Amino acid sequence: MGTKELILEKALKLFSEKGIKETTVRDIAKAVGITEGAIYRHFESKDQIVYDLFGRYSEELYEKLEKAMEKQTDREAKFKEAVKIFLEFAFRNPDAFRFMNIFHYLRGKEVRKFRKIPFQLLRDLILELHKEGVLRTEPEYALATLTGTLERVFLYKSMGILKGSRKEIKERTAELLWKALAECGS
Amino acid sequence: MGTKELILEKALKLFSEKGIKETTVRDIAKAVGITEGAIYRHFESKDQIVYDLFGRYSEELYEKLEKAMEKQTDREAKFKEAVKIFLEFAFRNPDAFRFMNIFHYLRGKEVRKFRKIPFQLLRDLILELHKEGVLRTEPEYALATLTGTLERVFLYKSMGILKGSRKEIKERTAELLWKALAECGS
Amino acid sequence: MGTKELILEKALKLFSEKGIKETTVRDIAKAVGITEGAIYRHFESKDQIVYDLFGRYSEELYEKLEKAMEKQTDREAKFKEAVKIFLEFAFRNPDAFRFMNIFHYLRGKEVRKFRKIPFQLLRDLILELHKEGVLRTEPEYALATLTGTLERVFLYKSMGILKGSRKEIKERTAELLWKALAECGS
Amino acid sequence: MGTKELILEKALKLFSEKGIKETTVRDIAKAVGITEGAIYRHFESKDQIVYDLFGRYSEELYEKLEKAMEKQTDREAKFKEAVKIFLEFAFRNPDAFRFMNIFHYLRGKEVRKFRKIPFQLLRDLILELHKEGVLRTEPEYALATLTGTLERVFLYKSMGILKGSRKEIKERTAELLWKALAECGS
DNA sequence: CATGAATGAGGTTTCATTCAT
DNA sequence: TATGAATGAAACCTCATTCAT
Repeated sequence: MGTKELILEKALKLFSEKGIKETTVRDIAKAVGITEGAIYRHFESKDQIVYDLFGRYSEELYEKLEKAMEKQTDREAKFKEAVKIFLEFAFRNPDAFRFMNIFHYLRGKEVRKFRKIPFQLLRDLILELHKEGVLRTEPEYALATLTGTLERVFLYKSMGILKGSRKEIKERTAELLWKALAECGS
Repeated sequence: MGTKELILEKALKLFSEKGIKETTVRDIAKAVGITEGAIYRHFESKDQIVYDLFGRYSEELYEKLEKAMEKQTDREAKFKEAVKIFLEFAFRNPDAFRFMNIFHYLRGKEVRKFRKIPFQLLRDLILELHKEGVLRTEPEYALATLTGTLERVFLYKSMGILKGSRKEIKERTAELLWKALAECGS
Repeated sequence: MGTKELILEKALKLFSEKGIKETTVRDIAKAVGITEGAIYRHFESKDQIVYDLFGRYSEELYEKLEKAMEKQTDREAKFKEAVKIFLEFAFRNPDAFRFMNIFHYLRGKEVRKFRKIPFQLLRDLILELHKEGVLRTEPEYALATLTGTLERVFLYKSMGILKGSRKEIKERTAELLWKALAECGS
Repeated sequence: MGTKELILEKALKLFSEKGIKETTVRDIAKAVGITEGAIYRHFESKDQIVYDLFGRYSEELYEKLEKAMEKQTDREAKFKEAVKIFLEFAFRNPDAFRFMNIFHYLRGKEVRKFRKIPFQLLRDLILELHKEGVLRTEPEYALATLTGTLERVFLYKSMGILKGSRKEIKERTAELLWKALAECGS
């Protein structure tokens, strides 16, 4: 792996563990095994690393969700597939997922600078399902339940509160959310 | 209001807007209208302000939840009351609620130092309802949906995504979660 | 005891234990049982406390030495009496003695502002004895041995290295120094 | 000379002239010709500079004394050599010697953290000579006279009170102390 | 006389960034 | 590309002193 990739990888891990401001350029350099100055051969600034990471993983999740949803024609399958893809990404890239949440939390306003925000896709999905009458819960509430539950499922899994294989968790969560929002909606 | 209370108030606002590390003691002092040194007559350190705030609001929400739940004997009423009290607190103290989330996110390990963590009460409630057979969804998933939805409902309300009066939102959320977790559980 | 005296007493203790710069006005106020501001009712500044203390104890020792030496006509008795008075003062006022040494060490140049420096008397004594042929050691060396030994005897006594009653120590030290400098001098 | 050595050298000078607390990191940086921040690339903290200096010079004097004393078999020569080595060190490293005294005075409790304290060697020497009957003065008093005189001889020399070449002073002091403690002891 | 909040200067330390090598 | 010393701004904190009460 190139040094640049290594920097991104180590920075991501540190950002997700300690926070962005709490991670110094020196921390990153030490984790990579180079010195501080060398970081600046690859990135203009610390913030550039942050932006690169956020943009890269946002886009990756966005495209995975987009691709997966395109394949499905059935509404239920589409919804459940979105949930699974989302959790699959979080389980596979826990540091990235945590980092993205931190970025959203503390620097939410800067999110606008990016295109391909996964949240947009989930919102569109919910709106679409609602328009088609499949999802009778108001879309704003549905969105809150969907995104909130997804984030917490990831969190509780990484904290060891939620047991079970990834597959089981993904399927159970998809099932639960579908029931809650579509079948049970009022 | 005393200077100490003013410091806590302004610090809370800044922490919730910019993050903890991102807020300097000077920022707080300026917001209060005093100099940095004066802060230290009231608090030993910046961290002490953070701890005071987290402890204070954790406890407040904890006790409100506890008191409200004690009053209810009916399972459904108890659950819904918990949801409403929780959201009521978040709506009334948006800075505190945001701040508590930030603290949990970035300094989760330090949460152990505190007693009276609202999360504990919600977990106990879920476990109790589950034991009594009211809540057929597995408790870990139910907890994820409950806490995740609550946080997002607050977030979307403060972002303007969720419209409606506080009362409407609280009741709708309570209804929705009860349906999702109790009536609809599988 | 008046507040002013109490301030001097507590300040002396703290200065001798921790050093002058290392002792804060707040430390002193706390030890006295008043607040910082009150100190300034009695002293213009922290430095004024330092000066008062140095002046006061310098003068006290100076006058004790002077008075005692005036009484003696015999050379040997005069020398030994000086040693004993000196040690007696140090044993009775260990904080003052330590403080004076610290002041000499770190702010030696300011000593010139004071009259009645005990060191002057010891030097005069040595010079006088030397002029009279009693003390054949060169006066500069004799002075070094005299003052150095006195300081160390005090130090080792307060550290518990030197055992024995004050009386024994005073007499033994006087004897030893007289032998070393007068009888044994070369 | 490397920056690290330069920092140690300038810090030593300032510490010995003004005291440790009285010397700021900025003072040191200015003396070296760099900025404050640069100090911290070489030392973790100001205190680390203090410890490095004390450890370094303690050890140096310790080892010089040890080596010199090992060579001598004759009791008198051994004692006198110790005196001379000690003064030689003080004359050659006046800043270090003053600094070590200040450290002992104000932070004596921290001395325990160091091994190879020259004082230990002098104490052992005195005890040994006493056990062998060469030194009839009680060892505690002998130690007081020895260490006190050495310190004062250095002090008076640097103040210009004691005239003469280093060699003369060293020999005279060794002679004087030997007479006082060994030949003259009672 | 005393309080204690506040000031303001200055202390130690941190850190993103630059730059000569 | 990389090093690592250095900068400079700014962070947190301390403390002698002042002042309204």
